[in-house]
Amino acid sequence: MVTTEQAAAAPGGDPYQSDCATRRILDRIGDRWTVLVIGVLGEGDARFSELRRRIEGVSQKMLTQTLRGLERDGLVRRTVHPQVPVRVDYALTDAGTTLLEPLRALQQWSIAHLGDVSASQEAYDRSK
Amino acid sequence: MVTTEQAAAAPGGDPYQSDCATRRILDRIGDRWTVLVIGVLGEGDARFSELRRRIEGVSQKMLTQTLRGLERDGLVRRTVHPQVPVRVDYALTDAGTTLLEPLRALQQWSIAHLGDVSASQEAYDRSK
DNA sequence: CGGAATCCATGTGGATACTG
DNA sequence: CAGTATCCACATGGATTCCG
Repeated sequence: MVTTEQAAAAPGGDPYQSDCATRRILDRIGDRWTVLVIGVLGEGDARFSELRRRIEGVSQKMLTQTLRGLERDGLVRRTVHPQVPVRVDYALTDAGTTLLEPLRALQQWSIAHLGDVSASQEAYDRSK
Repeated sequence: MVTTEQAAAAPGGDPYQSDCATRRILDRIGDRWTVLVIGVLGEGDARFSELRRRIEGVSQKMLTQTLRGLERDGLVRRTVHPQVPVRVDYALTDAGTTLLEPLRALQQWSIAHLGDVSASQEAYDRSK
């Protein structure tokens, strides 16, 4: 396995080397929740509990973990309002916002092709 | 702005319900290898061993599993040439090809923002 | 060559309980 | 409200072996 240090050769070049840009980002957004969180925040800032309510099935632990990751990546900004009880707002940063577009493209593809994919799956399974 | 409105049951509509289109596709392409396989095949048909060589780090098991999934989804076509030894070619279907574009958009984003993301990560970790 | 099958280590993530 | 901290079940995926 290659260390994170020496991405020297091809900064974003060959997408098939284990430490390429694509792979690193994929590892970040490829999980179950990240894309969904970004999607919700793309509609506007939201509090922790709002996110949890809107993203069906996410556990508190995973939501926290996902948000921390996004914050670390500089894609989401976390703002604590020192009230009682505490209020925390999450918002996309500029960088996070730029991710919205390619993500929406993927979403559009999903909606457009889900039918075909499902049909293909059924056909495949029947032929087995 | 945040909608408190409860979105009506929309099959591909609300991306945050557990069985929406986005989520289903994400479950498919969200894994470690699917996107990379599609990427390679986007450059042209390839044999099993070619794919394995070009995608650094993929195991035989995972490559097979990934290809089976893509075939089942109708995104990849598998062609067996009855020679000795056997020769198997993989190619993107039309549907698979249409996925290439949104995927490339994501890849472009990755390349463009990896630097920022890495910097943000380091800053975040230092501040901890 | 292109797999299938098995075994097993590890990571992911859910449930639960507790806290500031 | 917005977390943190554990414990643990299960899925992911690597290594290995065998086969047409």
